[in-house]
Amino acid sequence: MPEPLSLIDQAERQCLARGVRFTPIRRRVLEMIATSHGALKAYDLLDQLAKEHGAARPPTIYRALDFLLEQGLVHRIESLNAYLACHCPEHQHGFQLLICRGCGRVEEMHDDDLGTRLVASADRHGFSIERQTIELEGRCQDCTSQAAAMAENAQ
Amino acid sequence: MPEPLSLIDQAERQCLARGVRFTPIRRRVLEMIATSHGALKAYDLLDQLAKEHGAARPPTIYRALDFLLEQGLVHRIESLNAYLACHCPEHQHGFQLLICRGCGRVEEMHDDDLGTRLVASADRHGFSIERQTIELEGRCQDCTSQAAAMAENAQ
DNA sequence: AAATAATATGATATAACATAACAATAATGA
DNA sequence: TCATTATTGTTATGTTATATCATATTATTT
Ligand SMILES: [Zn+2]
Ligand SMILES: [Zn+2]
Ligand SMILES: [Zn+2]
Ligand SMILES: [Zn+2]
Repeated sequence: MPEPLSLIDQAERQCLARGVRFTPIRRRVLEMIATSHGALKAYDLLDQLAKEHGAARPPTIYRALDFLLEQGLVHRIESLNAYLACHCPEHQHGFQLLICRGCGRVEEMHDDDLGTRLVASADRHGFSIERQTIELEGRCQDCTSQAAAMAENAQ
Repeated sequence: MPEPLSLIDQAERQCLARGVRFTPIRRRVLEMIATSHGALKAYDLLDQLAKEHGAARPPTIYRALDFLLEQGLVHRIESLNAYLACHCPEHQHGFQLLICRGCGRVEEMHDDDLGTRLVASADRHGFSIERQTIELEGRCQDCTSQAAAMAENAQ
């Protein structure tokens, strides 16, 4: 799976272009989030990082996360207090997160039409929207079919 | 403003109908959330409650909140770790929250079409959605016009 | 009514998540 | 080089939420 590597390279290029510093700690934290299959929590990241870097403390992780969030390289999942690498940070985007209850997988969805509608709908209520948090919890295809198979066997 | 009172009466009737107990603590916590203008945090509720009820501790509040959330009488705002009274708990609903950065006001919106579209969109990604968290942060009408007036005066 | 079971609350402790504040170090620019 | 800025180290603390077991209240059964 070459994707995590290219994601880091992309992040590096992006930071260079913006004149911000992609330091070893920031790089390493992004790598950890990117190579994990689901979302990661701050203190899990801390535990991992501390193994390689004894000086790591909560501020170490939260500063790295703040940086990565600001640069759009990582998204925060509010309903899980967890963090997910963005796989298309190069364009600004509104996004929706699909969270599986079964396996913990989190997928990033981009339905721009949806975002537009939300903004329009809020506008009718007098609100001008600057940030959207959209998190949809349910079951992914695998977990849905697995549940169906279990039900069948139980008969 | 007679609304908070009727909201409590409505909650009482609903609990009676469902055979669940609307105890004094639960009632009081709902009252506090309902009469507050914006959203309230758990530990603010705790401070308030402790003034009238010395035995109140974190579990006291979190148990009451869990109950009220289960009954749909209160909504949790994930992006603020705060709680908001529902003004139409009688019908099951998906909802969207509009959060003002200026004044902290939170409004509940019900765009059912939006909810339907979200579900359809997620379905195309193989996800079946059971819960939606939609929180839109921006500025309410008052705060937007206030900001505009300030800018005008600054010239 | 008394016994039993189910719910709810009290009480203590601790887990999980996040930031404040200041010192030390490293990178950058004049 | 020297000053400036950005980053990291370090300690402490603030904030949000849950686990656990004891006690009390309410509902149900006998
Ligand atoms: Zn993204
Ligand atoms: Zn799944
Ligand atoms: Zn509601
Ligand atoms: Zn406002």
